[in-house]
Amino acid sequence: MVGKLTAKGRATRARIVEGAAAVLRERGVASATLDDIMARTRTSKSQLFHYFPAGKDELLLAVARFEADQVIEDQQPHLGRLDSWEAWERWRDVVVERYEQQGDECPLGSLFFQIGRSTPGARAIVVELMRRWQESLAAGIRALQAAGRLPADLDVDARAAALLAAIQGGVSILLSTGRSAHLRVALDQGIADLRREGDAVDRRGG
Amino acid sequence: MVGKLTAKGRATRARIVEGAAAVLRERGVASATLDDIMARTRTSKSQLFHYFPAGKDELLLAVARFEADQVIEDQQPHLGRLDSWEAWERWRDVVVERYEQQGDECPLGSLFFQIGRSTPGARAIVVELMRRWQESLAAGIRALQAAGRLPADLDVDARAAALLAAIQGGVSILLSTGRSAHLRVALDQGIADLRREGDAVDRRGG
DNA sequence: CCTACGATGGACCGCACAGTCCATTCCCAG
DNA sequence: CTGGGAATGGACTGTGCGGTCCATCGTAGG
Repeated sequence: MVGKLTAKGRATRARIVEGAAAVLRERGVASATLDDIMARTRTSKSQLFHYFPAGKDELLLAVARFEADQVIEDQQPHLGRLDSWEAWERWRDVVVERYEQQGDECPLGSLFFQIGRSTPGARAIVVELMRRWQESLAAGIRALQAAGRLPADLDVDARAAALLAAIQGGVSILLSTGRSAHLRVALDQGIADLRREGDAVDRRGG
Repeated sequence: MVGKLTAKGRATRARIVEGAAAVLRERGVASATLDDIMARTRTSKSQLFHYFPAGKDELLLAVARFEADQVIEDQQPHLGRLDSWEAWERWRDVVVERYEQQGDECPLGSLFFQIGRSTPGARAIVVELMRRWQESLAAGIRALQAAGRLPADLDVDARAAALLAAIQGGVSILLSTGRSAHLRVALDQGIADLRREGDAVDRRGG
């Protein structure tokens, strides 16, 4: 479809995706129209269909990819460097702050519900996001193991999975109720559990 | 609006809500139309607007209420009687099974995104559901305290909140990926944490 | 057995919005 | 500088679908 894109074309395409993402956040996926996106991005119908020949769904998919990347990016550099308890705490703060600021908007969730399980690409994006996210958490736990702050026989994947679930649940409740208390509690408790394992190491190791 | 409903009328209204719920689950909220609901429930346009004068939004709201009640109901009688570790385990199994069976459908989540934050009633339904859910968990924890299986100084609300977040996160990931592993891990770990607190009591209490 | 009102049927309307088409302009390669 | 494809503008179309309206039927209550 888009094999030939000049520099200008690439810029326009990017402008459309980013503008569409903004519109979807503001208006909500359900009520955002192509006209809204055109107005926001100063483009015409033909441009939209030029860069996304398959129409709205293809555009939404591109926005979903954009938002998924954003999720990971917004947690950097902390998420990629969880090699001390201080780093974990900083990361926690970033996550809480990011989602408190985002408030009750969930662009990715909305997009997922809109595009639906029908499209194969949609699920792949979320699955990949979850995989990357959990893998980063697992890497952080392993880093602590390597530093001797956590026991070597810890079930890393289970811990990472539970942490990811804690975050998702907290965010989910934040979206529903507007209160971030659950996100904080869930994250705090998850990290506290980890530290407790570390304390065991400290006691054993002297 | 609906002050006067004969027995027949009430039956029809209920049939519409239940049928609409089924259609929304199958087709997805985004692509389900009033015509679909009419076909499924063997009703006419005028009936839909007779029982839901404000139109589709009002109907969706009614379905949301229905689904929210369903969520709690599906966990009974276990959720209302979490007074032993065995009861907690049984409840866990019911939750996992229920959501595994539901698969990647999330009627309530979809409805929430569709109706949106604009409507005040929508959020209230979810907030109330979360409140009831967490309160039941808290009651279960208090029952264990009363039975001497958990320490009296446990932060009941924080535990209940974290458990609720664990469930929500697990379900959320199940919806996204189709895998229930996170839900299982999160629930198991949450309950295991609780039991660990109980073990402390046992050691102290003899 | 009426009669008033609720329950039902279904034709009809209007519009919002995705998607099409062609004309025009821009810009790089040769 | 020139030809051609990419980029853009914008009018136009088709229709799906929510919502309105009125006519008819069923029935509970007197």
